[in-house]
Amino acid sequence: MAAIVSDKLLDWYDAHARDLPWRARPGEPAPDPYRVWLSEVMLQQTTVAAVKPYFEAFTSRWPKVEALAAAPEEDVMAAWAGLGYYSRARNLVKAARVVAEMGGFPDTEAELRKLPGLGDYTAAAVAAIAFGRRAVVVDANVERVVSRLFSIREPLPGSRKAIRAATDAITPKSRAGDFAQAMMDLGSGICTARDPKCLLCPLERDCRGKAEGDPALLPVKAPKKAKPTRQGTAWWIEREGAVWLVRREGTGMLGGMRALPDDGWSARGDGSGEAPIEGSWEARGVVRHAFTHFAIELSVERQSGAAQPEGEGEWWPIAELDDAGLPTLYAKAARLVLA
DNA sequence: TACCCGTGGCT
DNA sequence: TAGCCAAGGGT
Repeated sequence: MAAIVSDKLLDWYDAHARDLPWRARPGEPAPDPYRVWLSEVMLQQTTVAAVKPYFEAFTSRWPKVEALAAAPEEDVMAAWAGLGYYSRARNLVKAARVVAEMGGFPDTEAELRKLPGLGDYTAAAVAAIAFGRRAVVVDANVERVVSRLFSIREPLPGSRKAIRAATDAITPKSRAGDFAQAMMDLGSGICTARDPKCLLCPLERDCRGKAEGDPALLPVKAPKKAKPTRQGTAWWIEREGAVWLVRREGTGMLGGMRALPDDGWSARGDGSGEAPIEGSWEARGVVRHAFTHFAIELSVERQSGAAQPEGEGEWWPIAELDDAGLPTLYAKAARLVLA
C-alpha cells in the first residue's frame, strides 16, 4: 500500500505541480539550497501569496547566502517587515552567517537541524528538496492529509507521533523532495481543511478517512484558548519633519523591529500609560490589532516640536517612513497620525 | 507541554 | 464578523 500511495502521488505531482519561484519543475535539477532554505523559512506559518513578493525582493537584493550574511541585521529586519514572526528574520541572519562561514549549506538533515530557525520540519524539507535526501517531512498539510489517509482520530497535538510514523511509512526512498512537495500541494489544493475535493484526489481509493465517513472532520484538534485584549499607548514624537523611532529589544514581541516608543504593553498585561517625555499630548485615536494569542487596543498620542527622548532612537524623516520597516501595528498607528 | 510569537485572506 | 487558517520554531 505504501509504494502504491507514493507512486500515485508522484504521478499526480508530475501532472499537477504548482509552478513556484523557489521550486524546480518535476524532473529538473534541484534548485539552489539558498533559495530552498529562504523560501522554507518564509513559508513557516505563512501563505504562498504573502511570501512571493518577499522572496523576490530578498533574492534580488541578496542573491546568495554570502550577501545575506554580509548584510546589517537591521536591513534584513526592515526588509522582513510585514511578513510577521520576526524571530525568523533574526535567525535568518544568524544562520546565513554560519553557513557563509562554513562555505555552504550542510547537506544532511541532522546538520541542517543545528542551524538557528530550522526545526524538524524545515531541516527535513531542505534536506529532501535541495539535496535529495530521504527525510520525513511533516508540516500542517501532511498532518491533515495523513490524519485522513490513515483515519487517525486522536486529537492533535497528541497524534503527532502516530502521524510521523505513518508519514515515514509512505515516504519513498527516492524523490523524497518531490513527495514532500506533492503532499503539500495536495493539502493546499485538494485535501483542504474545509470542503476537501475528494473527487479530484489521487488517493481517494486509499483514504480510510473517506471510507469511514467525513474526512473533513479530521484532524481533530484541541480547543483553543480565548485571547485577551490588552490596552497600550504609543507615542508619536515629531520634530522638524521627523518622528522618533526606537528599535525594540530582545527576542520577544516584535523584537529587533523599528517601532514607535510605547508604554510597555505586552501579551501578559496592559501598558503603564506613562509618556517618555513631558509636554502636552494630542490624542489621535485608537488602533486595533489582533496578534496570534491576544489583541491590542493601542491609543496613539502625538506631540510636535518635542525634545529628544532619553535613550536609544533615531529621528526618521516622515516622508521616508515607508522605508523604516515598521511592523503592521505601528504602520497602522502611523497611518492614523498621518491621515 | 504549553505557551509565546504576526499577518492577511477566507468564510 | 469573529474565528479559522497557513510549508513552525524556540523555550
